[in-house]
Amino acid sequence: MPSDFTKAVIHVIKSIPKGKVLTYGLIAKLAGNPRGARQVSWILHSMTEKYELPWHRVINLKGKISIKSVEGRDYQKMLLEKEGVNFSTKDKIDLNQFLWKPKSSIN
DNA sequence: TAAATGACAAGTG
DNA sequence: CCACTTGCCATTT
Repeated sequence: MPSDFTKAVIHVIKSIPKGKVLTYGLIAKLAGNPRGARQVSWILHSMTEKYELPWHRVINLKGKISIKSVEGRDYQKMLLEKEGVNFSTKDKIDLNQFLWKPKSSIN
């Protein structure tokens, strides 16, 4: 059974607008658990196939794709570029430009 | 119940 | 900027 935190994370991810990205830590914070960045990762692993989440809009704080498999990184990069998210050198995203900052978030 | 796991984050050198 | 270490915590075994 998914915990409240899990459901909150799913809700946050589903609300990410196209062309924007969110970091694991920020998602966790918006979901009510500032320390739950790592939990976001397993949620993607287990829920991505069941719910149609925009998992590709989730990246790490460095602005890079955290997936380990080369195929996965390549696939996510492709999806993001198709949505208008440009990668600078070294497969990094300019967070100052593409990081989604919902106004409703209360820090 | 304890130990291991992980698509992370922040600190250090 | 890059590599390594430590802290975190829900889920799994």
